[in-house]
Amino acid sequence: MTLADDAITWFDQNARDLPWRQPDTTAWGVLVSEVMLQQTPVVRVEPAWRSWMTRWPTPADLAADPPSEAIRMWGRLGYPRRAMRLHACAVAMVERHGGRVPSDLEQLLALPGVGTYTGRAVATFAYGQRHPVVDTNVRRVVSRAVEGKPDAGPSTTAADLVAMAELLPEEPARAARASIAFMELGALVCVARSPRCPECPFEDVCAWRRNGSPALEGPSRKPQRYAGTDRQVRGLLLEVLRHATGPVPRQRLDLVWNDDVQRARALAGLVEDGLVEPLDAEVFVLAGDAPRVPPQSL
DNA sequence: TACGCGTGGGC
DNA sequence: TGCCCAAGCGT
Repeated sequence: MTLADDAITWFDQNARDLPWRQPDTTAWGVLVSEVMLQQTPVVRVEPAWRSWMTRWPTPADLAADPPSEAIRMWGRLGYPRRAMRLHACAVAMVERHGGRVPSDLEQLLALPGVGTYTGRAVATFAYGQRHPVVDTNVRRVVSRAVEGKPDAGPSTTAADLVAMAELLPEEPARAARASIAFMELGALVCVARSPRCPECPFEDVCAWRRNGSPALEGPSRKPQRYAGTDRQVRGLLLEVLRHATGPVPRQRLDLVWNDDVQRARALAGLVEDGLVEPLDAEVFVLAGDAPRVPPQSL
């Protein structure tokens, strides 16, 4: 039995029943779930995904609405640039692919917001192709079970893709199952802190365990601060704009943060990123929310 | 490669 | 409102 076999057997008995794993889920549904899951936990994604798919069942449905609606529907999932990119992605799919999610990996990777992980995940989970799909969970599982190290590097490398590719079964459908099984194992059992090794199908063969489960030596990664950062200020500004029904005067935005310099920088950043549009120097809206100027009638 | 980018929950 | 972590991406 290979690691992939053991992982699949475990997955068959322990997989969570997530809506985007239902067999009738469209490629668009898979793509939306993958983008929402970028850095956001499953429990928060689940209701958001259901609402999103009900409102926009196809890429063309989303592309027909302004980005502001996507940003609002995104709610508090975090990193709202993802909502912008998902909207831009829908527009690109309408323009380039007839409103369909492409199955070709190169075409997927060319879409806004679709990177190494997401492109491979869609090609694999929506279209059943055989690609290594490597996320933070897979990196940690492979790092421990195969390489005997307590944790993986901070981002996916070409070497990570090769390492995972070597573990995949030949048959594409089974390779896809192996990838989702490794991910689930990393999410539920081989977790970052306090892994549940007694529940792990790799317990007897795990190289990290055989090494005595050594702890990480140096400081793992830089702690990500939030309080007092531009990120926090951007979040506060955007929250006001999300809930606004009309144009928002600068005065109202001034209330969310008292450091003028930082607040101005954060707002400029939101404009720069295309999340916010200035109607003039003193009035702002979410991107795409600018009042439509009716055609001049004579 | 390293950094910036939201938000919330577990401990 | 401390620290760490969560199915990354774009620059």
